[in-house]
Formats: sequence, C-alpha cells, structure tokens
Amino acid sequence: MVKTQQLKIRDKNITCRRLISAVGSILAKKGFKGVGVNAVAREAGVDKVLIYRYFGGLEGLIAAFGKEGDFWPSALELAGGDLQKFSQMPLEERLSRFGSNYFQALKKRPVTLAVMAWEMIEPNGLTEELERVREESIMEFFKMFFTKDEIHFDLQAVMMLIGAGISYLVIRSKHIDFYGGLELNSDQGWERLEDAFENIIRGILNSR
Amino acid sequence: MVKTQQLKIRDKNITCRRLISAVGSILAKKGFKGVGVNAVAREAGVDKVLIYRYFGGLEGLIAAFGKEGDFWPSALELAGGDLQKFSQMPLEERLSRFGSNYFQALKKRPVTLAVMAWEMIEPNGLTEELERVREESIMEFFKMFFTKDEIHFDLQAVMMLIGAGISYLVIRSKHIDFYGGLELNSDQGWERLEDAFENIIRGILNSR
DNA sequence: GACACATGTCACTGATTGGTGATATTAACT
DNA sequence: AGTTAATATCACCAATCAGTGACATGTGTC
Repeated sequence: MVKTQQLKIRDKNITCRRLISAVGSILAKKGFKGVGVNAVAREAGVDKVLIYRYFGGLEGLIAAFGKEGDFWPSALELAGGDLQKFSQMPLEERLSRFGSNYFQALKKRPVTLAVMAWEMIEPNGLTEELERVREESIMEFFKMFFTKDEIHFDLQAVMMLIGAGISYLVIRSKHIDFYGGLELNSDQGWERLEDAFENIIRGILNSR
Repeated sequence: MVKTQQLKIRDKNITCRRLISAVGSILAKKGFKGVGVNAVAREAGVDKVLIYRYFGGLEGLIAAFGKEGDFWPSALELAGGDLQKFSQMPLEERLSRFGSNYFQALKKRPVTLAVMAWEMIEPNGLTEELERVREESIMEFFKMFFTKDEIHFDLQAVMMLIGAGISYLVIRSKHIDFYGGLELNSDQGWERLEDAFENIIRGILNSR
C-alpha cells in the first residue's frame, strides 16, 4: 500500500493564514457566536491544537485577525477618494459627504458589522483592535479636515452622536425592517435618513 | 426517619414566576449569553424540565418574560411625568426634554440594555416583544405630542437617528470609556452629548 | 379511602465545547 | 544516512449543553 495523499503541506505560515481567514468566514457566516476553537479549526481544515500552539489560544487568533483585516474605512475612503478635492469643499458639504461615505463604508463591510455587534456584548482582542483603529482614524480625519476656527460649537460631539446613530441603524438593519417607523431595508428609508442628516448639518451651521 | 423538608410548594404559578424572573436576573448578571435552559433552571431553583412543560421551551419562557417586564419607558415617562405640562411646552423644549428623558430611561434599565444588545445579534421572542412595544410606544408618543402642522421637515427621521445614537452610546458605555474622543462614563461626556443634542434641535428648528 | 391528575425530581442521552498529552510525519541540517 | 526539531494528527478529558422518559410526591375529587 502506498500513501496516496501528500496534500497537506507543512507550512506554518499557510496554516496561520488559513486559521485567520477562517475567523473571517465564520464571522461573516454565523456571527460571533459561531467563533469557537472547534468551529474555526474545522472551517480552516486544520487541527484545533494549532490554534493554541501558534496563537496561544482563541483570543490570540482573534487578535491576529484584527490586525490583518481592512474592516475600517481609511481617511481616504471617508473623504470620498480624493483628499485634495474633499478639503476644498465648503464645510457643510464636507460634513454631509462624510456622513454618506461613512454609511456606505459600513454597508459594504459585513464583517465589520458583525464585529461592531460583538463589541456590544463583550470586549476581546478583535473588538479592542477595531476600537483602536477607529478611534485613531476618526480623530485623524477630524483633525485633518475640520479646523477649530471655522466652528463655533462642539462639532465632535454632534458628529459622534449622529455617527453612532448611523452605526446603530445599519447594524440593526441586518435583523429588522422597521425602526421607529423608518424602513431600514429600503432605499426610501435611507433617503429619509440622509435627508435628516443633511437637515441637521445645515441647521446647526446656520443657526447663528 | 421523618421528612423534615416540606418547603417546596407545588404551585404552577409560583414556579412560572420564578422561572420568568430568573431570566431577568441572569440577563442582568451575565447578559444574554448566560440565558440557557440549565442556567435559568438553576437560578430559579427549579428543574429545567418545567421550562419545557410550562413554556414549551426556552423560547416560550423568554417570550413570557418579554410580556411581563417594564423594560421600556412609557409615554408618561418619556414626557417627564406630567403629560399636561409637557404638552404645553414649546416645541423646542419638548424635543430636548424627550431626548434627555429617553437617555435617563435607558440608563436606569440595565436589563433593557442587555436586551437591546441581544437584538443586535439574533431575534427571539424577547427582542421581538421589545421591538413591538417600542415601536408602538414611540409612534404613540410622537402622534400625541408633535402635530404635523408645526413641523416643516421630517422630524421623525431626525429623532430616530438621534435616538439610535443615544441608544448606541448608552449600550457601548457598558464596555468602553471612549468613543470618538467622548468620555462615555463621565458626566462631562454626557453633558457634551446633551449639548450637542440641544444644538441640533435648536439648529434644525431655526434653520428657516 | 381510592383514584386521577397536576406538579416536581431524577437520571440519563447524545452532541458539543475548550483544552491537553502522546504520537506520527515531514523538513532541515550534519 | 542519521539526528533533531518543526509541524501536524489523533485520541482523549471533563464540563456543559438541550432535551426526554421514568418515576415520585403532592392535591383534589368522587
């Protein structure tokens, strides 16, 4: 009898990558409840003991995943792809573009949404990493594009409140269709929200 | 030998109530991840088989819990305790009172916060019930206090967006201290948010 | 008292979980 | 070729989970 199967290559790097990307697929497919040692190993087609060997446990693996992925929009993306052009827009337009870009960025990142939902429940290596990146990128973005002297109120608080609202509604739209009379899964509902957002911006900038 | 223990009263109602309130305690203590047949039965000091007998399973028990609790503020509470007085306030004040009351109402309901976090992950009998009550109560509140003719924009969308933001931040404040540069667990941070909220309201009402 | 029924306890199953120690296979180096 | 270390597999553990059937105990009725 001859050994016919020689498929498994013994390569730590490849194995690690498989494990890491398995975290991503499971997160996308089943949400964070599916992320366990057994499930991840099964998905990666690898023995679970390797999670302990290479990452010191599930936490380590999750943290490693956190450092790999692009699950937070860059300043460039939030600015709409052209920093130069963006910085020359009038304040009002910059703000409402930001809101709309943020919304789009979230919608196209299902894994990020899963992680954001996870954040609501329990901190872990992944959520901490996401928080760190987000905090950094948001602060940088604001410093870059909104100088204090053109603003006469607490812009940061306003934008964070609204950003939080957008986040909440996008996350919720995964499971429900209505929120306070708004249709979360129709274009019409989101248009109402975008209009609301623009109204808020316009109002607060013109109010004095 | 004599049977000394005669403590257990055989009363379906009491048992049911124990089970239902056990759901609440576990939810408060461990969050929704702790809510399982075994854990709930243990907490209630009752055999788990009774969950199946009396409620047809965990889902049924959870739904029953949903119908019992006061985990959503009434219109009265959102109005600040006095419907009469509230209805006579100027629009701007009504709106900002509402925001502040909503915020307070959430903060004092840890179980509601746990359920709201749960809603982000998976629908179940409890979250559905909460959604139903919320939808109803919010719509009623708006119909009661905000007549269409005094408003020239989509008030509902604006308030829902901001309400969502408040919800998100209150939930997150359970696990993190900073969000976009805001301190979520200090009075100072929440004052900034309340100010932001008031600014938004004032701005949008005066913008034309 | 005898019976039926409601209520509650117990003991078990089979599946799944996180975690570990011993062993097999392969690659690298001498 | 022979030795060593890295890499991966396997077999198992104890704990926990949801769910069920058999049994015990109490309550109410005739």
